[in-house]
Amino acid sequence: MGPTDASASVAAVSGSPRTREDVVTAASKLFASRGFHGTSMRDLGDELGMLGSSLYSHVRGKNELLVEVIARGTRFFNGVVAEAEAAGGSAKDRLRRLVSGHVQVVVGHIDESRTFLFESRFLPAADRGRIIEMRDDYEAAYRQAIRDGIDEGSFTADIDPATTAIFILSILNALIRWYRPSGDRDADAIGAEMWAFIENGVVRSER
Amino acid sequence: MGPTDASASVAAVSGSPRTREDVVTAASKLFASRGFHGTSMRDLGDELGMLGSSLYSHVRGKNELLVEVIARGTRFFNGVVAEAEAAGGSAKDRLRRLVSGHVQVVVGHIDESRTFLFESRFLPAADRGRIIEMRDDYEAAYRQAIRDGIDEGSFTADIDPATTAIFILSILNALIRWYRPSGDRDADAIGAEMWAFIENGVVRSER
DNA sequence: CCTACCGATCGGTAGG
DNA sequence: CCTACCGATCGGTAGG
Repeated sequence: MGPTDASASVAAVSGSPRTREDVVTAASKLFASRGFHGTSMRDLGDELGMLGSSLYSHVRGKNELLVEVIARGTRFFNGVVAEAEAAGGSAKDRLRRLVSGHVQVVVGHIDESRTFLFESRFLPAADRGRIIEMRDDYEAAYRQAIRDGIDEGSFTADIDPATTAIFILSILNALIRWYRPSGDRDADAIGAEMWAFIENGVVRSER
Repeated sequence: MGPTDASASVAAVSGSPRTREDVVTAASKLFASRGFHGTSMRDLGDELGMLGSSLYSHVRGKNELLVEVIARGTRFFNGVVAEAEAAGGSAKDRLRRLVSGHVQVVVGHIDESRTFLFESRFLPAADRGRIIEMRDDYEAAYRQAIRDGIDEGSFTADIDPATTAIFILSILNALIRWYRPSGDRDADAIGAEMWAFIENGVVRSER
């Protein structure tokens, strides 16, 4: 066992010092795969080629790392809403942009997305409120797009915007469970399949 | 602090001895709310009004409890598939039964459902394969119902059964995230809303 | 980023 | 189901 040990991570054999960013990235990877409570500071140190105790020169504690990883996730998802709203166009276009943007975030930042969705409940009480609020806002963007779509006549009036938003986000959030980078479909293809289902369901009697 | 402490669980003040069943039920509750790695044997003992070490007269270890809780979950979900297939009728009816049955399991057994979906990845390696296989079979029942529905002409031919099965199960599985027993909709109402969305999506141009 | 620790808590056992 | 433990591991700190 030593610096050339084959089981060591790539980071462990590279000589350059780690940054706070590196630590957060490694944390997002381990929190995503083993869970927050299933990851020890020593595990995290191993991943970075250092001791668990050395991490405390980069971060104040384990909880801070969880907050940081999840904050990253929220920034990505908030960015999608901002872009979709800035793009203008019809409510239908906006909803389609929300969907494809969400897929792109998950595909591009799978570890942060997984941690955000699976580990937020372990956030320190002081930070949990902020995250829940953000998630509510995110859902509200979907509700609004659906409401506007009904007003514009492109969506049927006999759906409930709140419930429909939950269903659409259910499909989107589940992507963190089944997405595999080795799969044959890219983000655009996945987004298109989701959109077809969201628009028409399984019956698709006509368009 | 003592046997009349208001913070103690009801179980703690009842004098009758606990059964293995009681232990598994308490485990499903704590695993669901705090996660497997976030629950200690002492936490579990508190919940049942006994010491953590006393649990070992009921179960061999913490892992065994996780296996047991998840096995319960699989029995419930497998039961839905068996009933839907036994009921006969059209593929559309079968799929509708799968959906409403799944909702009923989640609403009726929320802790087992949550543990099954969130904590299965922490199963001992020896049991994980069995559970993954079961989940594949479950998904296969959906795929088959969709395929049959296309053959029977009630579902459009331009959907992919595998992908559509994932989308439908995404909506169903997300229920463990947003369902609250205090909500105003019962299992039937939730199942009906889901079914409407699955059938027609947001456009619902005609029926 | 390491050395050398700390008190607390973990899953679990022996013996009753 | 309790008493009385065990070794291992946890998050974290002081000092360099």
